[in-house]
Amino acid sequence: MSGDAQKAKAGGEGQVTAITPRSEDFSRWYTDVIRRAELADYSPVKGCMVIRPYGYAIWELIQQGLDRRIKATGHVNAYFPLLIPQSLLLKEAEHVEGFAPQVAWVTRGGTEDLEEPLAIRPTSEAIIGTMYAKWIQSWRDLPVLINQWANIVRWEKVTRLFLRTTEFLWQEGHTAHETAEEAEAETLKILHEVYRDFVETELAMPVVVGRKSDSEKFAGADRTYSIEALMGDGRALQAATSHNLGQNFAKAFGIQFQARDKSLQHIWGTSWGITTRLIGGVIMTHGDDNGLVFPPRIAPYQVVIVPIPRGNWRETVLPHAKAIFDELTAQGVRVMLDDRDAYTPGWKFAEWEMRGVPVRLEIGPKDIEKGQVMLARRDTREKLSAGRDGLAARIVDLLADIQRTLFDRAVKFREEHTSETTSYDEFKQIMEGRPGFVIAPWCGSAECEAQIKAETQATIRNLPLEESAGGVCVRCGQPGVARAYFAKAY
RNA sequence: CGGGGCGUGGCUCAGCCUGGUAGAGCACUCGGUUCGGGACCGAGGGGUCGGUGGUUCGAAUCCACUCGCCCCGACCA
Repeated sequence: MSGDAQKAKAGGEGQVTAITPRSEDFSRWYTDVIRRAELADYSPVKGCMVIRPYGYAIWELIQQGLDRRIKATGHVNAYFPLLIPQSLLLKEAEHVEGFAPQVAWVTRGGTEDLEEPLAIRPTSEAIIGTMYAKWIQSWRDLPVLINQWANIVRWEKVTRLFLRTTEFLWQEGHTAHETAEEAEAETLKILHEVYRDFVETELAMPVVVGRKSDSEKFAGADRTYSIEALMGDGRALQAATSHNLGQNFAKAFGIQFQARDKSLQHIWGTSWGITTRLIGGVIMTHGDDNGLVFPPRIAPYQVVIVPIPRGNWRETVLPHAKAIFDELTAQGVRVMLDDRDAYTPGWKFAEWEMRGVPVRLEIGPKDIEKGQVMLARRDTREKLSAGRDGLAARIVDLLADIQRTLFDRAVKFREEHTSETTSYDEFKQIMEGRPGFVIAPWCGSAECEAQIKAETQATIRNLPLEESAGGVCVRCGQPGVARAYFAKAY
C-alpha cells in the first residue's frame, strides 16, 4: 500500500493543468487525459508509444479476461517469430497487396546485408501458415486452435495514442479446420463468445456485431466479421475482427491434410484479433470532462482510500484505513491506499477522479467516531456516508452496480446516436450534425460505398448477420441487399 | 502523403515583429505550519531556446533545410 503510494508519487508530477473539455475538442481531451493520467507517453521513435504502468495494468486486465475466454473455448497459446522471410509474405497475393504499404523490413544483420529481407510481422498468417503446413498431415490433426500474444509493426502515416501506433500489442488467433462449416462456426464463436462477451461484460462497451463489406474485409479473408462500438464523439471504433480465411492461405502455404475419404484437402482457416486500441475505446466510451472513468472490471484500482490527516493521524486514522484496505483486498478488490503526506485530501480526490478510479473512500476522525466512511462513486459523482460494518460486501455490490450503470449509460448513448433512414439527404444531414450510427439500405456495390464515403466520410462499419435485404439503396435507389450500419470511424 | 498549427526548465506559456547570449506560473528539493474538494510561508535546484547549416561583431529572435508532435483530409486495427 504505501509502496503503491510511493510508485504513484514517483510519476505524479505536472497534474495541475486543466484537461481540455470533451465538448470543446474531443481529440485533445483524449490525448490530454492519457498523458495526465499517465497511461502512455510519446517515445523518441516516431509513431511509437510507451505504455506506462497505469496503462499497462489495463492491458494486463484485458489479457486476463480475454485469455480466460480464449482458453475456455478450447484454444492454446504459442509464440511465433517476429521476423518473417519476404518470400513467405509474398505467397498470398491479396494479403501482400493489402499489407505492402505498411510493412517494415530488416535488411541487415550486424554488418552484413541479408540475402533475403525479413519483414517485421504486420500480422502472422504467413509464418503460422508455414508452420501449419508442416504440422498438419491428417484430419485427425484438426482442428488446430492456437492463439498468440504478440507485438506487431505496421508503418502508419498518422498515429494516435492507443488507437493507431506503429507498434502495437495484440492477441491473434489462428485456427485450421476440416470443413468450411467448422471454420465459419469458429469465426462466429470467437466473435460472439469471446469478443462480444469480453468487450460488453468487462469493458462495458456495447457493440454492434456484424460482417464487413468486401472493401473493408481483411486482405486474404473470405469474410470478415467485426464488433463496432460508438465513441463519445459519435465516431465508431472497430473493437475486434474475426476472419474466415476460407482456403486462401491453405492454398498459398500448402496446408493440406488427408481427409476421412482418403483424399488430400486444404484446411479451412480463421484468424482473429484484439489490440491495445481497445484501451482507447474504453477511454472514449466512458470518460468525461474530469478525466477517465474506468469500468470496475478493468480498473487498475477499483477503490482508492484517502485518509484524512488530523493531528497524529498515522496513529489514529491510518490503522482504520489499513483495516479497510485489508478487508477489501481479502474480498479480491483492487485497492490503493493513498497515505502520502505530500498531498492534501482535496488534491487526492481530484487526482484519483481524473485517473478513473470507480470508488473513493474517505476516512477521517469524524467518520471513525461515527463508525462510518465517506464513499464517492466516479460514474455518478455521488458522495454519501456508509456504515463501517459490512463495508466490504457493500463495496463489492457497488462495483457491480457501477459496471452495470456504465454499460447502460453507453447503451443509452448509442441508442440516442443511432438513426435509420432511407433518404440520402437525411443521411448527409445526420453525418454533418450529430454523428453516430446510421442504418440505411445498401445495394451491395463498392461504388456506392466509396461515393458515400467521399461525400459524407461515413463508411459501412458492418452489415447485420441476419438477413436484412429490402428497401432501396440510400444512394443509388437499386434494391437493397442489406441494412448497413454506417458511421464515421476511427 | 496533401492542408493547417506548434516546438523556449518536468508542464503551460511569455520573449521573436524592432538581434545584445532567458523569464513567469505551476511542478520539483529542503524547513515549517497544514490537511473533509487540487493548502500556505520561507529558502533553493533546474533550461542556452527541437536539430543542422547560414547571415551577423553578436542569433531563442533573421534565412534555408531537417526532425518531431497536434488537428483536418486520403490509407489502416
